[in-house]
Amino acid sequence: METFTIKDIARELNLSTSTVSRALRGSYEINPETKRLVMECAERLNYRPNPIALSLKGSSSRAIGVIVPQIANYFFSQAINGIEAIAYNRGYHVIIFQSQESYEREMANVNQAMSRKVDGLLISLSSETSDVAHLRDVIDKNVPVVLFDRVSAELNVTQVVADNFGGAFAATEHLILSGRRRIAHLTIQPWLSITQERLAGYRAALEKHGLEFDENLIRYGTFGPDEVGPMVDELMALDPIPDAFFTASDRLAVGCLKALHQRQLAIPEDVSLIGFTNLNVADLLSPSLSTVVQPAQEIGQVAAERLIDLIENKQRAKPVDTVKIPTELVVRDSTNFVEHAEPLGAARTL
Amino acid sequence: METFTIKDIARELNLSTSTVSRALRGSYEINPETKRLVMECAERLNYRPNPIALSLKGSSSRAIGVIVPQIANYFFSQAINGIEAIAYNRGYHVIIFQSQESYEREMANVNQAMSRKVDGLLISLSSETSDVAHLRDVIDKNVPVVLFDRVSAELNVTQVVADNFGGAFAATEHLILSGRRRIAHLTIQPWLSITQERLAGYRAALEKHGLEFDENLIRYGTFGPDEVGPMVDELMALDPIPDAFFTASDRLAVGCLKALHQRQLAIPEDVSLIGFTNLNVADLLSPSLSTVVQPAQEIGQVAAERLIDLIENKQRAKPVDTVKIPTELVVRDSTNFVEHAEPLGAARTL
DNA sequence: ACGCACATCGGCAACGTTCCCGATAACGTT
DNA sequence: AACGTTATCGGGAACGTTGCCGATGTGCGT
Repeated sequence: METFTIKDIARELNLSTSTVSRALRGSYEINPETKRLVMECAERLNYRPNPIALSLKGSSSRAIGVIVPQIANYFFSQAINGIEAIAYNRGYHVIIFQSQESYEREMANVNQAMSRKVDGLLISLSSETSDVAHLRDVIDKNVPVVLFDRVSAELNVTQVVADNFGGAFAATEHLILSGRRRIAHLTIQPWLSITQERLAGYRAALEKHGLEFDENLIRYGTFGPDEVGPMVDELMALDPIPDAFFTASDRLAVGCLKALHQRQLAIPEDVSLIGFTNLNVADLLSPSLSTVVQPAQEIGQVAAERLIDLIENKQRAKPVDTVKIPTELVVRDSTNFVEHAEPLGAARTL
Repeated sequence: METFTIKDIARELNLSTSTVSRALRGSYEINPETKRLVMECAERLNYRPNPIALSLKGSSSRAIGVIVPQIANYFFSQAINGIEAIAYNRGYHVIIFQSQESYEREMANVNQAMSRKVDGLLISLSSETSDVAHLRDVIDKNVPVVLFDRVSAELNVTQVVADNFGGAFAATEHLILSGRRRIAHLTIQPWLSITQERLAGYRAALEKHGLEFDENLIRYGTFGPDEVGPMVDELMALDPIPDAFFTASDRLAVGCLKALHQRQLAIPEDVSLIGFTNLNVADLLSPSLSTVVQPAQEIGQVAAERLIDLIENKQRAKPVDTVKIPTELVVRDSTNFVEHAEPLGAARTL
């Protein structure tokens, strides 16, 4: 099972490497008979073009770079799954980088991906990233880039996101319709696109139902360990206290659920809880967790498809735009609907 | 931010590329002064060696291939996380392949990894794989290979696994000590190493406590969708019926929990449930799930470390062996300990 | 018969890097 | 003074592939 090169074929058939090369890629200026011989010989030797040499030549490397903040994260691992599936079908390999939520590492990752001559870049920004100059460099070099999930409005490239506004609006409205009035929102860094969109959806739902927006009910996480407990404590010390939590990520939803359990707060009797997540065990949690489902895998697939379209068809691929993948509200026990919503402060019974 | 080559430095300093190359890698036969000039110029131009050219030259590609059955799987995504962390620290990139539990795709992945000239291969076998000739080819080519989790005794290479026997033994014994006598074992394909080891641990615990091994209580899954429900139905139709379930994977544990819920079986009153998993939400499930915890991330780290040791130090790296990472039994509500174990067949109350 | 177009193929350079070898000078040895 | 050493560097090939240009041969028109 050794590896044969174009030279071996040339030697075997007493041809030049050029001829073999052109025969292999079906050039018109090669005798059909010669072409047949070459093809057959290549088949016989199980010839496979050397992707490294092709990359060096400057053509395509048939690899795409994927940069995510964390692999061990329900959302990203499923997104990568979608990416890999599409890439495999279209003959590309996936080189994975983790930014670990660090701006420094993200820049390093971008440079490494470039020096590996990836044909395109799929990236979800780290939570530290506010300046996107490093990506602008890549785009200027004419390397296709598609952002997904954690995107940036400053870049004029295709972006693929969940319908964050719509999902947040639906979640918030659901809480309101089930009688909640003081809805806390636990989210992540405020400068991220997804944070802003979800916050906007949350505000819009409040406004629609005539509820006041209270900045005190918003808490911004920082991806640190065990940060959710203190946030919950702060919120529950408010007056009046919140009667619902809307969390913006997998990590926060799980952390919040754990923190509420530890503090002996009953869900949904004391507080409702709804997450913006991608957990496939949400219905098995205690209580089963209402969620806005993000189609992580589909986001990955769409992003990969758009990227490869750009790579293979730079001229007439679909125009740059922002693709919004719909989210879905799934109501479970953590936000049990209360038949007759009671006024704030009244005792709630179930 | 364009990319400079060794030639640019040579032209800049009126030197030959050879001299620059050797200066850069600190050859002794270069004038220290010249060396300084080259270094400084490289620094100034932000020179980065081209990994593609290095790969073509035949030296190292500083990339390792990772082949897993599925990325979107708690165990593997965490293992990959560990792998990537180590690889990054030691200056390697990770190219990921999914075999999708298919033998065909696994072989294709191996070939692709080879043609990408990875410096080493980390692989967890697909559930379809029984023949490992494709890996033997790789090993014969002197490319370092390390197996993890799903390993094969037929290959004389370093393997990194969880302590499957010990974990299964502990889980089974825990069930026995909490009064269970008819313990069903839901596991995966029987020819996989992890299946056999866990089954052996299960049997050993039964034997130690004088319980009979009953083949009827064992069910082998096939990674199909919704396969757990029928398995549970079959098991619960046995006479006498099982009073406990021990599952061998994340997927089976979650599927089993779901199936038991749907069938209105109370956990742990009707049946106990313990999983061999990597779920970090196990304590939030309903009921909280007792598990044997597999240190997925650590397995990935150790495997990556051993592989890179082999790559960089083929002669005197640690000898080939099988590294067993300890597992940990975590008891939660799904296997509540019953104070006075009652004889088989008697009514159980809680 | 001459030239010309066409068909078919080979030679060479190039991508960025390393390595083997040879070249040049300065210096010391006998 | 002739030669060998040593220090320092350049030239060229090689890794596998493609693309440009040129070479060769064949057949045709005039």
